[in-house]
Amino acid sequence: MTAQGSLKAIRRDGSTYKVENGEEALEILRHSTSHLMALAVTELFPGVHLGIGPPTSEGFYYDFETPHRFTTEDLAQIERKMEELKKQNLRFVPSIISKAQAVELFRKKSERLKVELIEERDGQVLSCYQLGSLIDFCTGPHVVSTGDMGAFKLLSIAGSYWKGDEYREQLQRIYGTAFFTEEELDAYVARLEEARKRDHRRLGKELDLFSVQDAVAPGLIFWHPRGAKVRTLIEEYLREKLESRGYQFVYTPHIARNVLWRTSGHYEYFRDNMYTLPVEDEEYVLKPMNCPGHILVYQSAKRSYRELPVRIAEFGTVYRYEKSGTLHGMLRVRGFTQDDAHIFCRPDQVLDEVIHTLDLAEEILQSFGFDRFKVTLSVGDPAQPQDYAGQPEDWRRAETVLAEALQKKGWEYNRVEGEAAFYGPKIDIQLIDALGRSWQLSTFQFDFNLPARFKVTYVGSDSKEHPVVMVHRALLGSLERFMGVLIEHYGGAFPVWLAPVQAVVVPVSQRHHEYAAAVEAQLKAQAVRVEADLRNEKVGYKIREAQLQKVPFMLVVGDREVETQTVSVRNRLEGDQGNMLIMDFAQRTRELARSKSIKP
RNA sequence: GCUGGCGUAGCUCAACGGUAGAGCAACUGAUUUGUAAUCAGUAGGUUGGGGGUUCGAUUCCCUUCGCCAGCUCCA
Repeated sequence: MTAQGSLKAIRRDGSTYKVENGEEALEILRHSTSHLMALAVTELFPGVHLGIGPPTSEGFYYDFETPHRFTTEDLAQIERKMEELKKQNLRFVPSIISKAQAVELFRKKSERLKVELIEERDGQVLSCYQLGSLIDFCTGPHVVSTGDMGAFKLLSIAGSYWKGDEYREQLQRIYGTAFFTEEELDAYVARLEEARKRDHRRLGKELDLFSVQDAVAPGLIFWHPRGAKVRTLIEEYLREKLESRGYQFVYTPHIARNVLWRTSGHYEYFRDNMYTLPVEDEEYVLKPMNCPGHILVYQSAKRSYRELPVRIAEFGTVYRYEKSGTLHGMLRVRGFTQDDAHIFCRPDQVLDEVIHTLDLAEEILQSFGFDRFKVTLSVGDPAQPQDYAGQPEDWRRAETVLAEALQKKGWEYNRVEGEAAFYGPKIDIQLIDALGRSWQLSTFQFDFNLPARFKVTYVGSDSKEHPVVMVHRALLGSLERFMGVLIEHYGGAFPVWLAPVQAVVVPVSQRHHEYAAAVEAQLKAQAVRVEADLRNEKVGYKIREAQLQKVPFMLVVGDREVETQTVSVRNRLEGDQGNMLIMDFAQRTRELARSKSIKP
């Protein structure tokens, strides 16, 4: 969403200027609204102390320190107060002050968190903005007057740690959002509502796709028959694609002696996330990753330079302990299946492998209806070389390869320092869904750690052993998370090729049941996923149910259809499509599935 | 894990500390239906678990498990 709009802003030196860039103007508007909220809160709840109150991509928040617990009733009251203050056309009054003055000022006001912030600042010249009775330590810029503000709404209350540090005090955060106009605010609220309706947890229940049995298995997914069907279709598609691209599928055990995980380093660095179990007098580990297993498969024989690259793939189910508060439907779980693969290759093959993988990721994500991506190249922090495994020159070479591959693909990307894994630089692809939200799924990562620890090599043409280059890649990430994203992207209305049920046969009355069953049998024989609805209900009832279940086609059969050996096709989007021969419908459906058409 | 909110029938939700209800779903019967809900009846609950206060607890308190909104974390 690109913001349109402009406003007049006031800098901390008191000069004013016109902000034409919509994004920038919106950010100033929201930042100013957060100050207005802070003013309202301090007036309504004397004794509240201030944390910070920045704008965010969706709105703004302000953190407060107070023994009072904010409630939703308080939000309404604060909102009313904000409206009242806004009407008073209060001006934002900036002032430049010295660090010493600032410390003095906020110490007097007992704003100890502000004092802490100020004392950390390097510069000696700081600034404040005064709005009504509220003086805030702030660089600005702000709108000139509260009268210039737009539409706003307070959204939620949450705890937050001071400076995001879980060992520091916990504050209360109030979230809100602001826009230039009421219409934009309404559209945003409508979008929140749409996202709520598409929530995969809700749709998962309504469409009977999966469940989480909270009482016995928090954070673990039970795939119901329909969800499992979708998953099977995804897996079959991927398997076929990968095998045709030279990947070899394996299965590796879910548990292994902890020595494997000591060798890999996970026991040392990933221990907090691992489940362990005693077996006789030893300890076994439930695998949190597939890499060591794939390395063992690779190392089961001496590998010649001639057979590289070796691409080992697995729909590998891993388990990781995640803190209870982080679990979220299918998107954040404790057990999940990665569409994982490890590529073992020679240094001269890496570039082709990266390009090959990016091509594959692009093709596969597009098949699922995602055509907008953001790409990130994450590299190490050059100031902290000790945090990373491998040699600096390995890192430089790897980055060059990744950047070259991206260039050859013609993709724009963000280079982010310090975001790499400790074991190697990586490319991440975030996809953007139907509601404009981004999800990080595909990843392509160099690994300088495991090959060294396991001494993974190949025999070169010189008949000597050489270290292998290992890359880890996942295209969908995990099937659980991908399924969750897919459900929300389609709002539960899967395209024909993924729909667990592609068509429902709806007989008009009981005397058409026999024909309906015959239609079902014929279509099944043609590989159409079809169910005949033979319940004692009226046509409208069954149509409604099939619509709500988001089945792509409903096939109504009565006297006319029996007579002509046809079905009356109803499309979930466009309604009644008229009659069609059974075989024609089968062929059309198969074609829609084969082409992975997004409609209907 | 932390802060706050929440946990009642398969689902969505009611019930001033005083006999736990409704709609949908399920089941039974009637109806034989032409493109988004046919009618009637029946059954369904240790109110997440455990403990406490009380004559009496879905309601108040403690504890535990889980969920939700965030925070933190997420190779």
